[in-house]
Amino acid sequence: MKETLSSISQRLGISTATISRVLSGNAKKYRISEKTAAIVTAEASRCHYIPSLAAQSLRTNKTKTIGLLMPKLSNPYFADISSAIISEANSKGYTAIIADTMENVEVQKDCISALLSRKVDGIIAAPCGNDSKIFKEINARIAPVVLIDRYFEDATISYVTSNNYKGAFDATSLLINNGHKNIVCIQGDEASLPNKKRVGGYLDALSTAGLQDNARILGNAFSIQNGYLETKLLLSSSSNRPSAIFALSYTILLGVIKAIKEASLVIPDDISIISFDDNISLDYMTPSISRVGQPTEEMGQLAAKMLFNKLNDNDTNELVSHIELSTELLIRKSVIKNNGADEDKDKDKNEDK
Amino acid sequence: MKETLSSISQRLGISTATISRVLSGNAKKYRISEKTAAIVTAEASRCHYIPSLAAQSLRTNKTKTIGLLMPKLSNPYFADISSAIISEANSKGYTAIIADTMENVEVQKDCISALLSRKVDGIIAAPCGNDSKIFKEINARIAPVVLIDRYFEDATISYVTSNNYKGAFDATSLLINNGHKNIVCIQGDEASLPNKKRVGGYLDALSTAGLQDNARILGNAFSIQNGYLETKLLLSSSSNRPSAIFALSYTILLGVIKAIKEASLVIPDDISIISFDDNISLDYMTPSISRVGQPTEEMGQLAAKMLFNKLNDNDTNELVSHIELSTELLIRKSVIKNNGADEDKDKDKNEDK
DNA sequence: ATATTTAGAACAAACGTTTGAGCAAAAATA
DNA sequence: TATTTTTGCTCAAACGTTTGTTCTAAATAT
Repeated sequence: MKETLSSISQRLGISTATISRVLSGNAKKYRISEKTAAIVTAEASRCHYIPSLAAQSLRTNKTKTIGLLMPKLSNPYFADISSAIISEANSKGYTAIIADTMENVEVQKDCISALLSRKVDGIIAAPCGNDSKIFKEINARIAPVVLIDRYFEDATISYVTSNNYKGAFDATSLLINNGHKNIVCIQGDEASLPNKKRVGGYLDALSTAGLQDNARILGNAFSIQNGYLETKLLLSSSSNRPSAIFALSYTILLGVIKAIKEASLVIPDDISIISFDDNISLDYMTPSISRVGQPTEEMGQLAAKMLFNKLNDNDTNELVSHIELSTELLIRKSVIKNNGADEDKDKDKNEDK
Repeated sequence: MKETLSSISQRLGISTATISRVLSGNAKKYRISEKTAAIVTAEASRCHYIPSLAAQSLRTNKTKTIGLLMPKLSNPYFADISSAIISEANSKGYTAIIADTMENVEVQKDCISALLSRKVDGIIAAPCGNDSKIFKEINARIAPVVLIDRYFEDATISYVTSNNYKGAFDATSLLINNGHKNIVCIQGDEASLPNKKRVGGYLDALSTAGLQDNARILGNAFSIQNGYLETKLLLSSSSNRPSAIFALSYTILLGVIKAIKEASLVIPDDISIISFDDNISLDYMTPSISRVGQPTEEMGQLAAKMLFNKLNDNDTNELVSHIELSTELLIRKSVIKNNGADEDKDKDKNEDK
């Protein structure tokens, strides 16, 4: 029933060594005659031989498996990325095992142990927390690591991310070009690098327009809750209501929308909104939400390709690449011209001083 | 550097057999003295021994791995289910490898081969297509299979699904109780069992209210496109415009919303809407969308538990269980009382005849 | 004709576990 | 005391590959 090298070997009268070499494509390298090779391949496919991965792994110390460390698979952003990575891996004969850290550093540790005990050949991770040590350690001594979305600034680990800075710059600029001067930014996890970059883009866009004094950055988590509470708070003080809000993630945006609705304000008439992250549902909201889209599919594919490069090129194994993919500004209906509220702005400005 | 049974064996002067038995928790079963057991466990944890999964698999023919066959990981519904399964698996010491069939029967075949060549201990699948043969075959002769969401009606393979019939019945009843008599149902893949059940619930709810003659079932795919086109078509003929639409999935719903917006109609004033599938974004639409939620997390957990039961209980290995979990009617703002359009209804009815 | 190279393949040793069988010493029984 | 049972462990064979070494026959060179 179960075909192995030796079952074929017996039937054919050819040694397992020869069969193994033929089947792994090393026929000429070991000068196996074309005739023998042909016989072997024919028989192998005839009896549907499937090599035992366990035996191969045991012998070669390679598992043809990559580990995927994701913070939250139920987050569509990471689901999309994962999906792309998995496809790319499968097409290269690798399989991916996913670990969901649930944005918890402790869980992340367990997940890493699990992946390592599985002897994965490499890891693609969107790390949570700021401790780069484990990842550097793994990358240097155990298995190559590629970071995705989130990364560490010291240049030892490869990563692929999107141009968070420019994305945020563009989004803010869109608001500014529509006459908005009082733009609040609701951020996510302050410690995460993508968040820092986005905040940087927001600030620089304001500065470029001479509006640096108007910068207001609120919040501290990539969650609906955070978006909701900060907006609620923001709108409760009638003194300095912004004309536009920039939500730094899809989840934050949802919270913002909820709070705005509860305040009986209308987007975009009363307040303009723009967000980071693309999500199909944003096109179906009323109004549809302008946003900065990240190329999740490309990011996933690229991360996988980078990892496979590392796995194959033993010579250039110390190549570290840092790639930033462009974001895309998706203009919908949630941003409109700021209609003559400039007086308010100036008044606000004066009040600030 | 790398610890193995024999490295420990040498250091301790205890045979690998004994160490193996202690570490796999079979100490008493093989009458290993408590003293020896203590020494072994202490040393194992001291040197951070990690068993080689490859060697274990090779020897035992078990991989401690389950395969997850999903139609589309980028669909939040399946992402949620997958997430739950993965967590449950990890907590039991298993890892999951995901294969994304992209709703394509051919791809599904390849994915199955891939999973089998990985020698997964079991498979949890949301199959696409209607061919139950492969799954029965696998379940009977290779590895236990548990189906999730989609299933086959002949009783040989275990499955867990939600009560699609009752969910649809409830949703339709909500519309009826709000005075709606002209309710259109836009369905997904006609061949899929969940879809059939939902349609059944819709029809029976109408019948119960004596409205069976008003039944209208349109469409044929779980896609935005399908929801959009069918609604577009539906609204273009002004003659028999429904007062409510029941979308049989989240994707269909998005299409419906788009078409309604383009027709300059307002939900729920002009038309009431209800949908199958829960998705957080539905709470943030204007208006928020009433819907039938499925307990994705429970479904995933349960499927995993069912599979592990099969993997462990060798005696009752022929236990097949079919579980239906309750759906939840989430009432929001997209359904309102049908205000006196009864004349229209009756008129429509007459026109129909 | 002898010595050397080459082609083509087989041998056998790992890789790290698990597990049935076996064996000596200690304990219990007769 | 002699026999049986129990206790506590070791032996060694598998599991299915890969791969360095070796071997034989044929081909080439001297």
